[in-house]
Amino acid sequence: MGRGKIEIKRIENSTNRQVTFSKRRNGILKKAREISVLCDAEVGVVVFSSAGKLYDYCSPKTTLPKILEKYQANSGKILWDEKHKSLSAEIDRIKKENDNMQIELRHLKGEDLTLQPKELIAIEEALQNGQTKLRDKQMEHWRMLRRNEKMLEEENKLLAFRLHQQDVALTGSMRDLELGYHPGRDFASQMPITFHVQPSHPNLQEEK
Amino acid sequence: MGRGKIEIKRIENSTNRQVTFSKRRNGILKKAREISVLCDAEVGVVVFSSAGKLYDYCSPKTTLPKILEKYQANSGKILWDEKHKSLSAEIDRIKKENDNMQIELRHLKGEDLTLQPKELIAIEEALQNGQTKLRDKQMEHWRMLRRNEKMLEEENKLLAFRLHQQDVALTGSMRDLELGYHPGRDFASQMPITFHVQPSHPNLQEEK
DNA sequence: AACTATTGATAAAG
DNA sequence: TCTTTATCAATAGTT
Repeated sequence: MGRGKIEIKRIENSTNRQVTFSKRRNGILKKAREISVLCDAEVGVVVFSSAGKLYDYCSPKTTLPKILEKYQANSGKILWDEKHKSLSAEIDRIKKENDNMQIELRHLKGEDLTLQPKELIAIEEALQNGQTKLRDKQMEHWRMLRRNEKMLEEENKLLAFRLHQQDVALTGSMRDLELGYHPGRDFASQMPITFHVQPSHPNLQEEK
Repeated sequence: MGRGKIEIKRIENSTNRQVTFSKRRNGILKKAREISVLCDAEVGVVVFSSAGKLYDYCSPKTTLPKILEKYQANSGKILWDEKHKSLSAEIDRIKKENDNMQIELRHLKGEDLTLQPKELIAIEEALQNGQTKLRDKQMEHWRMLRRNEKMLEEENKLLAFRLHQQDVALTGSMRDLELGYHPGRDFASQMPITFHVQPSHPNLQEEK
């Protein structure tokens, strides 16, 4: 199909080869488009020129990934070696890590029936250790609570004392008032309690 | 290129469509082969008929996976989205599982500094639980060991006793021999010890 | 499938 | 590269 027949073998003339490539590439992509429309076929074409430039075609209503997935399912060949392998390897690695932790957890929970005496001792130590640390933490909490309790108690005492004082003062005033006795008011003793109380226990911070 | 021009649109007649597919498919694959030879190009073609049958071509000296890898590198498109995604999702899932276990382990080991009192109590219970179960297991082991010990002791006593008996018998025989006294040999008392001892403590099975 | 008239693709030239 | 054009190749419709 041209001014002369040509043998199907590598075109040695570089310019010529490039021209032919360009023409035939267009031809193939057009044919691909046509068959996909005419015959309702899924078509994927990938072409690299000898210079490494990429051209491709994919029939409408699909994508190269889909076509290639179908290709893989159909041919049994595996196309995605590298990425695929590395991901699979990571999955294996994490799963192993997972299993190990699961075993350790079962050990600590005393759920493994296949343990040896030596292992039991090691695990018991780990448990003891954890418990010690936990108790330390609980003790710390407890101490804080006690500290706050004491502070509250003392504040309580102080408040009670002041209340009593005020009560006494008021009663005195009342009596004085009843008896018509007014020796100059003691304002301080009549102030509302709130003004006497200091901002208290700033350390009391119980987490929610 | 045929007895008449045709529109490029889906061929409704099924038989016709199938025939055309067959012809044009051959055409494309031939063109692909030709361009790869003539122009030294890498070509990959994948075609699925509407019936789902697969046809493909790949230029010599390469493979579809290689071409597709090159395609991906060149186009930046990711061809293996689906598989890729599902693998990535699984990795995420397992990693989450992993993290949870790691947290639980840290809790049990008393290494988490951010715990609340209520949580501490729950963990302490879990530890106590594990410890109880461990102790049960250790106790069981210990009992078994004690049992075996006792059996060994008794066996020991028996052996010592028999040895003594034999010793006495032998000494007697010797003296008899020295004194020229031979009242008929007691063969049983001269048998090697092994024949007297029963197959013992079949329950003693210490794991390796 | 095979045939063949016709269109389509393209090699070589401009 | 793009266009032209002579020629060959592909294929639509038919058998």
